[in-house]
Amino acid sequence: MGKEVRINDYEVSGEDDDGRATEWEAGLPNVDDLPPLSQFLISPELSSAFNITPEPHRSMIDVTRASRKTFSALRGQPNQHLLDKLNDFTSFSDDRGEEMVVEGDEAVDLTPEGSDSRKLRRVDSGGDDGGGGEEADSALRADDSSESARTSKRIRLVWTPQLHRRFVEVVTHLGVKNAVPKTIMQLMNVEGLTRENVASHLQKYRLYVKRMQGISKEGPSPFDHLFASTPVAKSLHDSGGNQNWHARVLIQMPYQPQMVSTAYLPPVHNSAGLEYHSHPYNSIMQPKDWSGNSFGSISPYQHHAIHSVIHHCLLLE
DNA sequence: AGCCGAATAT
DNA sequence: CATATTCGGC
Repeated sequence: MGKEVRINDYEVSGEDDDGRATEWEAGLPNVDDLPPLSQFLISPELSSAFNITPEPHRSMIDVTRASRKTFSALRGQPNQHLLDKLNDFTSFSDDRGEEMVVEGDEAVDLTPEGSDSRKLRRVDSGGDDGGGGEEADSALRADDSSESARTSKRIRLVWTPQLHRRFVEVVTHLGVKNAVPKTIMQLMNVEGLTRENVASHLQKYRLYVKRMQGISKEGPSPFDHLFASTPVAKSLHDSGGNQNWHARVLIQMPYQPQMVSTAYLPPVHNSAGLEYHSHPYNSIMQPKDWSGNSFGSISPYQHHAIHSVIHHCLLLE
């Protein structure tokens, strides 16, 4: 598996993303919420039973070192100014020359794309109000002159947990009767999000809700809580829509599923956390939460390393 | 025409 | 499987 990751096209030069970085930072888990480094994913008994080599012990030093490598790799060409800034934050030892993101047995591929990988972000100039009228950044649009824009199909949208949360918020706010794709799309106010995107997601979401209605009586699946905390169930009956939805959405999930996915990558220059994958099926078999994001099959070490990298990225803003 | 939702396609 | 696209109805 080639694990090269670069985000050159993201331009880690953060000039004009007011609020975007912090918005993302808010979505990041606290370091304390990450599984402890000492924690193993599988018990010693299991690993020996199945001939699985247990992960070597790692320290925070390892994390920092891997993080630094990753970070410089992500940046592509080193920028001395930023590097200094970074070095101010953490004292790194100097060694380089690896392309692996997180060195180790099963490196984490942050860009599932593969060889011709280019993570595409679609940005439309669609009018929006909230958040202070930022114009579409020309650097953001993929190389589409109006010609190829028609030719190339729209890129597959990935419903990140952030996006999904936003979706649920809005749907809940609207109530069942008013929750139609167009309205949802408008209220979500996510740049580049189309009505079709929402319609498709809404269809799946309704199916989920329906399916959940039936099962909720008996033994609660261990995955129930992933939804249970969302206000959905409550608003199913109130047809009028929820007046104090702010108060309601403030009630956060008591349990933050530990997941690591592209969702944790800083959406530099990507206003609302929209992410698109260039090809459809890139999933490794992993446990997933409802919005399809993998979680749980990454080692604590990788968790920490990724977290550290993101933190560094955010620091540069 | 434009939107919605179910069915179907990728 | 997740998301996109199609299609009939309104």
